Amino acid sequence: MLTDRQKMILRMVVDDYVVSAEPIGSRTISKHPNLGLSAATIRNEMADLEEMGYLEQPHASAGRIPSQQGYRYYVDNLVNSDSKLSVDDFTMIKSLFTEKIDEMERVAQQTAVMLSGLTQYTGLVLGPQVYDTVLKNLQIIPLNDHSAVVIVVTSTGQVQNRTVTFPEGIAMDEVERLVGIVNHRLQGTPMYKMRSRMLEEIMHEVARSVGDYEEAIRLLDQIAPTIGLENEAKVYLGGATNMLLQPEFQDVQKVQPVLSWLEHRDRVIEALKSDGRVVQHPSVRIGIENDVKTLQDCSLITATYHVSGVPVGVIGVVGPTRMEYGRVIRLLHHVSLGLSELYSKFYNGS
Amino acid sequence: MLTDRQKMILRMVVDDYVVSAEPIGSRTISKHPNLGLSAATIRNEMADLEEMGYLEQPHASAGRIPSQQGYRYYVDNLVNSDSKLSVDDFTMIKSLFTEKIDEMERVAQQTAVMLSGLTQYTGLVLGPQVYDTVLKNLQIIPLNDHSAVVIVVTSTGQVQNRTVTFPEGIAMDEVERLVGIVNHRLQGTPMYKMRSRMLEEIMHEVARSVGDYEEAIRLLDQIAPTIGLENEAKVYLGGATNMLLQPEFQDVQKVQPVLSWLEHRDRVIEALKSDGRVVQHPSVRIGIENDVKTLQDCSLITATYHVSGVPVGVIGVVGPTRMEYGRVIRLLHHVSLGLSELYSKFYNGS
DNA sequence: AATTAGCACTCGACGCATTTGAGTGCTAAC
DNA sequence: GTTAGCACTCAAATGCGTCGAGTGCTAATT
Repeated sequence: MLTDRQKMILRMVVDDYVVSAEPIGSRTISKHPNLGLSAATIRNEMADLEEMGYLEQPHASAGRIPSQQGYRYYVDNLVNSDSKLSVDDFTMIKSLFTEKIDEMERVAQQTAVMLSGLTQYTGLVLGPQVYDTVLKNLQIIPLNDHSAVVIVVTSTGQVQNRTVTFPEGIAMDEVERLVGIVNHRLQGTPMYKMRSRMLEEIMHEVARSVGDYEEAIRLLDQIAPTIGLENEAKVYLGGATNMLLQPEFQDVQKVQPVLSWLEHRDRVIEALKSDGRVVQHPSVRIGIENDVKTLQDCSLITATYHVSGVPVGVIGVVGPTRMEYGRVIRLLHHVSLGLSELYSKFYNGS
Repeated sequence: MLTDRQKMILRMVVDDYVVSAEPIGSRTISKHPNLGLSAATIRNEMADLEEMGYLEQPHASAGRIPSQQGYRYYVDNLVNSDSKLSVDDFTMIKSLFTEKIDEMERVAQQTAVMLSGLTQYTGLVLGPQVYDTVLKNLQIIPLNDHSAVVIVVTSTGQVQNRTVTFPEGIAMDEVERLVGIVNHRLQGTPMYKMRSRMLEEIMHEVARSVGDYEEAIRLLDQIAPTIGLENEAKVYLGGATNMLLQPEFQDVQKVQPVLSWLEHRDRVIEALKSDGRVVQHPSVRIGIENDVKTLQDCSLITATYHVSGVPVGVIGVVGPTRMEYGRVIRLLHHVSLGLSELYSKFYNGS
């Protein structure tokens, strides 16, 4: 357990270090106005904090920097996450959400960009991915004799499409009849059940019209991914190159793996998805707390947003472990609320 | 005009420098087997080449590196662009185009990744954007009382969608009737004419059903962008972080602007679109030849691909001016042919 | 006239020693 | 418990000599 004075010193070290990116010496702390202590006293306290693992020294005669454990303590005990946003931050966020954007995809992209702009770190937005969506409409629009576009509309207004080529010897009007059947019988079916429902309910119809089970299955297999749970959430990045502005990433060898990691959307998605496991909200993963080895010098802060109380997506910020935790946490909190509201309004009909 | 010997020396300097990234000395060149000249002779020739502006010296007692003018001469006169691809390159390209990919969007992305993988530079793919597409089908799927999804399918199988909110007091069945009219009267209309055709042919119908011109226009305005030429081409990047592997970009201050430029899709699109102005094919823009100041230490090589002889998109590679021009040009040439074939097959019905 | 050997010269890169100064730990006094 | 004082440490900056790749020029060679 830390004394109040130690907490205060730790907080000061973190706060100072976050802006300066240079080791903090005892003199710097002692000069702080609301702390009437000499450098020597601070030195003693700092030595204790180091012994306990909250601070560390880059080398023997340097100032102290927070250890990852130090950041963790700071985040858990010294950040008051429900304090107010700065006025600038607030108006900035507000302006995004009041601006009328009718393409929902752009909202996500814009949010990522805004997060990066506000923080000078990299902004991430995952989703939205609504799990309990049901089939609203299936369309198959023939393009020519061999191919057609399959379009699936869900109850949430998500549209997915894919171009398929038909098996030989299937007549267009048969396909149309089939689409009619699907729409008739499966409208309202939850998307995650589609595959099996299609198989059991439709299969014999397909077989009858195509006259060949194997061909029917091939056709179904082509349509299925469009329909099925392949509505993998997309991830949107903003300000990936902000990483290059951070002092700790001035070495190309250091940034390269991080930027390269960000380039592979699937890995980013995975990292964001694992947000659910964490208790706090927003969730903060500092350095090695990330499963991803590449991010051991980074922190990833994430928050989920919801539609009607159900989590549908994640927003987040990646930056160096030396991060403005307090501010970023508050930002993510408010942005996630804004996004939740926006999407809820949208999905439930404005 | 350069003598044959000078050409040969220039070629050697470029070829060597491209792989080593270190200034090339006279001794290095004189050691070349099929050139029986002493270092001293080479020195004289190099001094001449420098005087003419094809070579330059980083500092007085260093070897020579090609100037941008040198690269230009190399590209214009010393590259035989129709020589063969290496076997590895060929099989690599082949494998992408034989692999069956039914999502057309993924083809573009995969191509960008492949280009970056083959070259260690950054791969770019723009498009495809087919201008003479005609309307195949318009669908409006209602989601709830106030909003619906507008879906437009073009003859090329491109699908665009957008969520719209309806003006107050418009009945769903009226909308449906309207969609019927659009499909009936405007199917086959070129997309770029849609806006005006809709206005002139449909307007009175809309007005009749909605009973109010102003509301009708608002509705139309919401639908129009989905339908109209807003099918702006998308750009796909691959291997942006490859820039960080290049020796000339080991300095973060140097790469940052370039990567940042790549992050803004609109600027990249613009740069790729201006490909059309250039005569050669593939087009090569070296350093300051780029309109974009940010790219003054980079070269951008682009090639167009076609559907039925009409250019529909651009592929390209960005890297440092020290680039394997010959190989990249050949690669782009072949990849653009492959893409053209693939898309032509697709759009014209396989 | 073209080529080449020879040589003095240039200049960045590298290694090494020196200096500097911010910051520490410890001890003794308050 | 706090603080002043002081010796100590160590990275970073600075200066200096060496090294060597590479040049330009001149004179000899073909």
